[in-house]
Amino acid sequence: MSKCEQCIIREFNSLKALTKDELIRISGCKTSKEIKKGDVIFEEGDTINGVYCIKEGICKLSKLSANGKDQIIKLVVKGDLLGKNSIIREETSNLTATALNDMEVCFIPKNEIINDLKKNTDFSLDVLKQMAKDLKDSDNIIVNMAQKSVKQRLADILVYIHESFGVDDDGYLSVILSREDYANVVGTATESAIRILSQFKKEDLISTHGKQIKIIDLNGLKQME
Amino acid sequence: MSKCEQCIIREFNSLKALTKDELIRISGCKTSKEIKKGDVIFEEGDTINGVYCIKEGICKLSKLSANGKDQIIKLVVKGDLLGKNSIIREETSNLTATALNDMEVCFIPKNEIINDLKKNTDFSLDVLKQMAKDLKDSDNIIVNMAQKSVKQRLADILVYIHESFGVDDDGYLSVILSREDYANVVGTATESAIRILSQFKKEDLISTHGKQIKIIDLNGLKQME
DNA sequence: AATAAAATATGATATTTGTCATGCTTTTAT
DNA sequence: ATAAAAGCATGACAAATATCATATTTTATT
Repeated sequence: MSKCEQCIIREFNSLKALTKDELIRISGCKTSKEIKKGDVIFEEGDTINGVYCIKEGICKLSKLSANGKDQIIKLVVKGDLLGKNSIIREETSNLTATALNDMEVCFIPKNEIINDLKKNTDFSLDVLKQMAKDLKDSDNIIVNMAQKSVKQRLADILVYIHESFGVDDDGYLSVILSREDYANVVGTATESAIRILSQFKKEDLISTHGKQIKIIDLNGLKQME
Repeated sequence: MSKCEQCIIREFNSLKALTKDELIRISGCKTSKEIKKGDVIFEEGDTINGVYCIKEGICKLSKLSANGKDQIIKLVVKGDLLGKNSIIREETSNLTATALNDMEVCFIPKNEIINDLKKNTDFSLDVLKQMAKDLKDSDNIIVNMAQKSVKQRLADILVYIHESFGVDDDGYLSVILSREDYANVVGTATESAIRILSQFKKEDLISTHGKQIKIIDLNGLKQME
């Protein structure tokens, strides 16, 4: 099993603030897991007993709304520490995490994290900073949900995925979402998402091949009104 | 000037985790401020040099959107520590804070807070917990913005204000927002907010007297569809 | 390879929400 | 006290989005 103190992933998250000794201790009690595309990592209401350090793959965080739709709140990627909010709140998870492709994660027991938060101020300050950043991101999402049209929000998420996760060898977005997922990110009906993607295709902003989407006119999408 | 170590407000926020000595130190460098209704405490883009501990009054946190509307993200009340996110992020504020009624606040310089975050783990853990809770709240707001109708969101905010801030002697909501503010909370056009409030009035869910709103049928508002 | 199931696509229509116009009421300033 | 400004209210209409129906394509299963 790989060792935390040698793992490069930690540079992407708050674990980088831990000392070598602390990392060795965590290395000793962590467990590696492989998660298959489509698998649910944890569900709304689950008690989470640790955090998942994501080494590879992407998952969605979603929440069931009163009308039965599964709103996607966030895409979580390599380097993120999944589940830390529930751990810190000492409550069950308010979100469901589902793998969007095959993932490789390390599970670190809750007590280890809490222990380090109490003992290592560099670590807790870094977590604090990360959460403050997440809150700012949430503010922006709220404003966009409230003020932008579905078309703009859909253009936004395409640009976001393009810029954050890149494209494969053929130029297609490397994160593949179903049309329903796109609808659940922007908060609209699946048919509306499909319709608008078709429109984008007609306007030569994107091209598609099955579920795969290629962005043709990035600036056009950015300037969507 | 009042002393932090004797101030009861700190029980409402993370400052309760500070030691007596730390509170005395903060007491020595804080400044009390009176803020008039309508005054802007800080604006989007401002550098904030400390946090505001709110002793009395309510303010709104808003963010200007691309279409020129001022989306209200949150109402901030007695006990809240305003500005801590910007301080922690070490960036300028992403939000504008505007007093909704006359306020009394204590301004605590940034360095004092940062110092305590580094030295006192009880304090930093409590701040962490508060921010994790804020993030959960944001998740809920995002889901509601995405999935609920304007009518439902407007009913929600009325219920929220009723339950969080209570009513005056005549039964009117003690927080008074303009119709435009209501529109900017739920993310709709001012006319739409006015129209829906009129409709609520016709359906005997609320009654109004100028800007004042009285909730008549709380359950009716809660069950809005 | 054939079939069933799921996902995508699109039309028709209903509902929700936004925009513009206009009048009324309350508040503010002189 | 009065004029001006701001805020509230409502109608008419336009635009955006949801819903329901149905066809087609893609993916999964046997």
